[in-house]
Amino acid sequence: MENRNHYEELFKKEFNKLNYQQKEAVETIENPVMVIAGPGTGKTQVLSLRIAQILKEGVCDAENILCLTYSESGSLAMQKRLSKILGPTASQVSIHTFHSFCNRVIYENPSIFKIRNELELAETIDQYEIIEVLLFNLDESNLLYKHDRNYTYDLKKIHHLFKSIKEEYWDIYKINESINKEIINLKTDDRFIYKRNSKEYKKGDLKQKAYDKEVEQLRKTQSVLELYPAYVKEMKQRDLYDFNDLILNVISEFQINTSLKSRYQEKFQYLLVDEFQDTNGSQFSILKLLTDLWKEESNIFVVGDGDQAIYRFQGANIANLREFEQIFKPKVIELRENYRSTQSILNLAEEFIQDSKERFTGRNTGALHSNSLAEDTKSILITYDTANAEYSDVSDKIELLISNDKVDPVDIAVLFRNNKDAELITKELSNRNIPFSISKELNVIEHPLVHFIMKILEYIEMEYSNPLDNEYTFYEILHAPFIKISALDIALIAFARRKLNLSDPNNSLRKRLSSKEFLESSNVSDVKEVLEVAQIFEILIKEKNDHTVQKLIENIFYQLKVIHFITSTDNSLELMEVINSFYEYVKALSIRIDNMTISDLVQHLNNLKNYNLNIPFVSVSGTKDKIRLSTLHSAKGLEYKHVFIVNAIEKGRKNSNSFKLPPGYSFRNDDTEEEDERRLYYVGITRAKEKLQLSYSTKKSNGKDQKPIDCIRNLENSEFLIHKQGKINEKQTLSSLEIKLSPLRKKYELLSDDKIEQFLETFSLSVTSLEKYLQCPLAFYYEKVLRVPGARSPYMGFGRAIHSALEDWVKNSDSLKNFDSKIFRELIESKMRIYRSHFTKEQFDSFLIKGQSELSRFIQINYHEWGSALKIEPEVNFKNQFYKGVPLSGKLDRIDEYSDGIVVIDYKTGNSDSDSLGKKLKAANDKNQLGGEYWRQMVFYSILNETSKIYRPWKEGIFYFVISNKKDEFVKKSISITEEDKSIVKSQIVDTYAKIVNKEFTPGCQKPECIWCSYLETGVIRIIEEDLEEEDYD
DNA sequence: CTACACAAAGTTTTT
DNA sequence: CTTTGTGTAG
Repeated sequence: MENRNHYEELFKKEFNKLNYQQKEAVETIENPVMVIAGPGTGKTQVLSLRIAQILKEGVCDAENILCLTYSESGSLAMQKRLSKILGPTASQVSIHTFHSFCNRVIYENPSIFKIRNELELAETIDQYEIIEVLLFNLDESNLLYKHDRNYTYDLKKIHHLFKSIKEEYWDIYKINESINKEIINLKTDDRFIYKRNSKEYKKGDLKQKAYDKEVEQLRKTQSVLELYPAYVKEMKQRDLYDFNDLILNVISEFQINTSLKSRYQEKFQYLLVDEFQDTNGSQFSILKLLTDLWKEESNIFVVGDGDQAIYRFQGANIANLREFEQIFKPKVIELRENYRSTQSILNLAEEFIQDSKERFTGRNTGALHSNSLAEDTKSILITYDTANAEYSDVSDKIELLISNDKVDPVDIAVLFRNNKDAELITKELSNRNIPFSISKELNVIEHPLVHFIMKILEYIEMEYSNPLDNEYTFYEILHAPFIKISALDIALIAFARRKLNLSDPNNSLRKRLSSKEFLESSNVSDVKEVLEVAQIFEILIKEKNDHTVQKLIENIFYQLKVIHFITSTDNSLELMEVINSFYEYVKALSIRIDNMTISDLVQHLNNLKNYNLNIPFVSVSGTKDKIRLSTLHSAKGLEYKHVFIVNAIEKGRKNSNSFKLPPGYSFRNDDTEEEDERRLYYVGITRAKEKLQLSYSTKKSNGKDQKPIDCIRNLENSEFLIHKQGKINEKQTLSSLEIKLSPLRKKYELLSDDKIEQFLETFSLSVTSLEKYLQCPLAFYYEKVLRVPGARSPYMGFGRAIHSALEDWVKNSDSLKNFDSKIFRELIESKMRIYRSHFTKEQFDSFLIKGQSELSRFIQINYHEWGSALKIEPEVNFKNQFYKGVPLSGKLDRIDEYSDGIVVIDYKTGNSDSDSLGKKLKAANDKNQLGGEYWRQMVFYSILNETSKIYRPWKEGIFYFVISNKKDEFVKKSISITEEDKSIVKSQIVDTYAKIVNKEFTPGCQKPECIWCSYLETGVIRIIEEDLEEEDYD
């Protein structure tokens, strides 16, 4: 009883604090009510007090009240607030998200919803995997078919389309029909009709090319739609459901099963809905179904604010607010008293939103009225040159707030549009030792520590099934920060191996690392450490099958002293959280996958990576004493004294991630982006209680200009915003350089001069080494000087097999007289078998088919022409050539001799459709002083021919693309070479060789995509494919 | 107006 | 890799 009185007192006290409109909302418990609640107007308080009021009046019990929220966090916040006011009774009130409510309905009625087995929530990765299998099984004639089986890009688009089909309740057969109609309609569409005469065409003619392209796009969509039924079937087969299924299933059951619906209608007599503006169509349908018994007399209470509708992209619609008004004729109450922000902030927010065309604000407009007692200062907009300057300056300001103004870090938030913006800020904050908490999904899978653990797992698995054949992975692993072999020792090992026959298993990295003699003769400084590491890996591989995956990971942690390493670093807490996130993810996964093996895990993790999905970062240290980093979206509902909104720039508005749909169908939020953006920043601004700073930078990282978001540009003359120009001082530039040095990076040291001189003794410049050095000197150092093992790719295996097959075929003198397709096909197959390890099974099959059919056609088209050559010589090796003292070498695919000179032929096995082809073939000019790489290759060959004088003079250089392009042509490019071309490349040769002799390898090219340059920055090494051409080292 | 070459971009979030 | 926007020449 005492307790009860306590809560009654509490209610009275809280109720008395409310303003007139709030009280009205709390007290109106019968019939539909719609509360328009702007930001900071106390809606959660109103919702909870209203529930208390319903119970106080005794019209029903706590279990007859259903409170629906949009998000889990909203539901949690609601629960907390309610317990405060109601005490234990609060737990009897049903507080659900729409999804958990539907889940409850399904599980309360297993027989009705025909739940066979325990259903499991489909993660995005499950859906991707299902779609990928469907794509793998495609017929060669399907428009979506790709012979390299790389469907990464299509996967996303297909997933997006399938999701929309469910969200929008689309009928795939109807879409299909619309496409058929559209294809006919397009023939008379203005867009595809010539509007005037020209040489080639007449006014009124069909633009065939453009039309065909459009039709192909629509047909592709049809091919995707064809996969949909199989997708749905496979989801059922695996007992998987997705979030849309939850709601859709309940809707369709409520529609046909009146008695089921009635049971819930009777149970829940009082409905309350929070964040109503964020409900989507199907969620609203649930509400309509639950209330269709009483309609305008329903006790339904919704709280929403059209200006804060930011989930449009996933189906939420402001129209729901209007429709609610029409259907339920509710009493509308507007809350316009704001208890959070200063008036300046509210005025600014209003300026942001006032130009919105589509607003639902109820009767009143204008800024909310502030009740804040805080000092009212104007908000600031700062423009910086670069994002680095911006984040650095914002971090400085935060540091000052905490140290000088003694602001509690939890009162500070940095808000941004995209999660990836967070990464740069976290680096700046880490540098200043400012602790932060982040909303979620810092990409743990890309974190260096996780990367290395994944690589180790992958290596153990591969080495177990395919021993001594996974060099490059092992080489990468040695660079892990927790492995105490110095970077110099690794380089010495690589250098000592470069002259060995690497295809001999006895020379494999794994074997050599266990050999004391080898290590000592390589001048390795810490032989003992290397032997120890090698020994640990031997045991891990040997015992692979003796442990569960979890135990194996623990063993890796323990044996390689990962935890010990982490605790020795400055940011050990963050690193522990990263490792813990990974470990927790694996644990959860092992529950989902029965008897999970390492190969299951490795495959799963690689899929995550390939699909660009994340392992969520789980923080265990809480948010205490930390500033908050959050996306604008997830900042909703929260408030901070100091808010920094950064990187407020206009986004590139490309959506290449959707298939073309016929008229009448469109992906959500296609045409309302500007409005959505406005509301999003409105939400951001209204998070601030006292001080707000907006900022953006005018230049992208690549130096190109960028503009701020639209609504900022409209605020040029706002009286509520002070414009400032951010300056870069020297300290800031310095710190933006510092962030590039990760603590996880091993100390970097170049090989000693005598080693490099040793390298130069046998080095001769080939076109690939020249190219490599010009691309990136650091890459040259690693790939050519150290010769680190390269990764394999199917493209490389295919290229080598094809080159080798063509060589053999040309060698046979009968070949050119008579083309025997059967023998040729067999030749290709036998060559591909040699490079078997470059392919997965599926890849091997489709590359083989592709290679056989394309090459046969290629040869049939060309071999007559080749017949007129006096002599054809494949695989010509130029050795011991010199130009101005530079040793040159080269391996040419083929030289055809004619009476008037030689034709040098180079086969290309890659795609000739590529955009960059033209650039690669282009000679050097003022704009591009280097010139294209294919151009340089041919010029280099002509220089070799000139210095060697073995063959007749140069006549022509030809690139043959042996795979047909989209237009089904085999592209053939002839390069004409001038004396000027030769002199340019000659000077490139001399310059480059001089730089190599001078040991100029650092700093590399500094391009962000360069693996070696980024290795120096981050300590993570990710080896990609080897060069196509293998060089001689004898 | 049309064709072609070239560069840029690939969300945001929740369940 | 694919789509889309921009720039340029005809």
